[in-house]
Amino acid sequence: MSRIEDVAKAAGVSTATVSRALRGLPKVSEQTRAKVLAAATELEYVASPTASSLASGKTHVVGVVVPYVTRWYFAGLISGASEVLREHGFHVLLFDVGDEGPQRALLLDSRMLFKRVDAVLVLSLRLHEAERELLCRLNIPVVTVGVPDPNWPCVRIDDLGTTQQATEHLIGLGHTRIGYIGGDTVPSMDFPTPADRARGFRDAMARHGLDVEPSSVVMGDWSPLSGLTVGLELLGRPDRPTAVVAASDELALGILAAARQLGLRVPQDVSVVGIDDHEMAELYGLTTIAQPVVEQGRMATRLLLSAVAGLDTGHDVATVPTTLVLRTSTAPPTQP
Amino acid sequence: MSRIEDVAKAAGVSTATVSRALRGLPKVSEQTRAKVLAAATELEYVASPTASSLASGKTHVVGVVVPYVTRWYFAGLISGASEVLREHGFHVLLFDVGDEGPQRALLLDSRMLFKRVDAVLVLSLRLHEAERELLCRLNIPVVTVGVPDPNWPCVRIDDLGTTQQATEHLIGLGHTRIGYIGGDTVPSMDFPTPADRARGFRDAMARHGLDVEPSSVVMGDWSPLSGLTVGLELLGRPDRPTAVVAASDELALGILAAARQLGLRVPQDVSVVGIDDHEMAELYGLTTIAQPVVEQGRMATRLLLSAVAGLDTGHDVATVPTTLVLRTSTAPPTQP
DNA sequence: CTGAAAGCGCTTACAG
DNA sequence: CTGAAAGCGCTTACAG
Repeated sequence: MSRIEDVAKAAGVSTATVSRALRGLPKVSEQTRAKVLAAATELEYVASPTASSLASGKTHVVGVVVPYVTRWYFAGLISGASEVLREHGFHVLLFDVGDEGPQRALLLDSRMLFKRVDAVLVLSLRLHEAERELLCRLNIPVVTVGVPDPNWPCVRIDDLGTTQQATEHLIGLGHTRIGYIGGDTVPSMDFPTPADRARGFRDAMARHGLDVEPSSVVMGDWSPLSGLTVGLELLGRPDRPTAVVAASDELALGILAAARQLGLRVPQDVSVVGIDDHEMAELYGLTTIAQPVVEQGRMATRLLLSAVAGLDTGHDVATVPTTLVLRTSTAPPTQP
Repeated sequence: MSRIEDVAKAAGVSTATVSRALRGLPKVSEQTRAKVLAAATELEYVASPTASSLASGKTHVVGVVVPYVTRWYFAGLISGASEVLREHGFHVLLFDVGDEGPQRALLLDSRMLFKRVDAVLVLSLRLHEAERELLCRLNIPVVTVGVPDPNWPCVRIDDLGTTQQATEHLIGLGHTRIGYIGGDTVPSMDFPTPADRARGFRDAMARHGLDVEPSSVVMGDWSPLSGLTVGLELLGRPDRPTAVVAASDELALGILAAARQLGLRVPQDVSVVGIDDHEMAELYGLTTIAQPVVEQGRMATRLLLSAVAGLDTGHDVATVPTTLVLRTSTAPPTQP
């Protein structure tokens, strides 16, 4: 492949001029620019990204760090981020690091990111303290999604609000015995989403003077199958609740399956409401609190690119709104 | 951050020796290596990836090109590929290019990949002729998944075999009026999966002397929602089939939803079999032909890395086996 | 086993 | 508006 010097010779100018002309920098005469473009096209010249990165210090690559690519939420975030990055001529270096605790320490180490990316997008990942320090010392823009961090801006939804809204929807329909299926078997301080959603449920119940029976709050691991398991447990009891709030649609779909297995009709025998508006929610008529996942990926990326461009983006938390989507899985209780 | 020269000075050796020692190259005395390692650790030295790429011509980055990250199948492939690449010290540059026809031409252009990656993984993407040429001219290893290409090795399943196997399962149960829901509204020669799967169904029917009524073969777009739509159409008729083969589990889940809406019991009134073994298949008791998606991502990546290492991997198509997973969505027809 | 030096292919002040 | 030259930070024959 041809190098910048070949183009310079062909156009009869210096390599500096070729560099300026091809990047659209000002202070190049139209005539010269045309000559250079013609030569570059003729020679099928493409600048070597490694060489220009070394010289300029810019890679035009953004690191995108996720715990899983296979979960609906993360795939949506990646999709939104990738779209905006591509529009702006940036590339995506994907780090699918897993969510394992200590053993991940080595995965996100300095050699992975150092000098390799211009900025980092951290998608709903509970960072270890060492990782947080590392990211700080990289001294490049960082934006997080889902999990606020004092060091950087964050885009997220109001987790507390989602389950509040879901719970109040059920209360508004007349339910009083309401169960909750959460998404974390091992509550941890550094990943607030599960705790926040659980608290949203309890807050709403308390505000309306309703009791929460300890046995009607159960925990899964966010997957549909665990929703089935804990759903069977919760709905299999004689004193089962008349309605259930699930911390995610994937859990809620598991609960719908559990209801079906137990011969319970939805919504006549039990109402179910989820969080997310997953692709499958519409299929199963699941009432849910919709969150704009792809759009959160886009927003975070726009913020990140502003920071790359030198703008001060602060450390604010941007909270995007969620909306109640009414379908057929919720209705007033039949025996009030 | 410190440069190689700082380490060289601190260790009292040349930069060439630092480079060799740190990369574990032979012909460095243990004593020297120890000195260098100590100095590097002390200075927290990390080699600049751009500088070493420019000097060596190797980036240790692999381009992973997909049409979508949000579909189950692609997320699984990415996950498997990413895992193997990380184990071998390679990075993932993700290209989420979309599946739009002509307008994608510009997306996968030479500047995206040229000198940026050591190899490319093409995940179930119908390449345009221009893209194919471009990839060839890059002169780096390429492996495809799902769609065979004469230029490169491919990892895939036997698409024909999946629907054959699914159809023969239904025939074995005694069904004779069997419908088919395919995954492509616009059949195209360059993406053989939809056509192969449809043919597998027809072949199996023909082999057993069974008729395929034209009206019992309908097409969706792979999504669960389109499965619902065409499922309502297919199962809503008085002469509906007693069993349905779906080209994917996502379509099959839509059909299950259609059956439910129509008040049909599964499997008593209609049997349904899918392809994939999607996460949700187990939840809904869907009988299916399982394909190992993550493993296909891993296999293709191992093949790619062999080629990067200089081994001749040929242009073979590796076909990985699929297996029938029996659940509760299929049974003998009630009125034979 | 080790070092001096060229080279990878750009970009960027600096000078004009 | 344009060019000569230094520099980005490594790796790699080559020589010893």
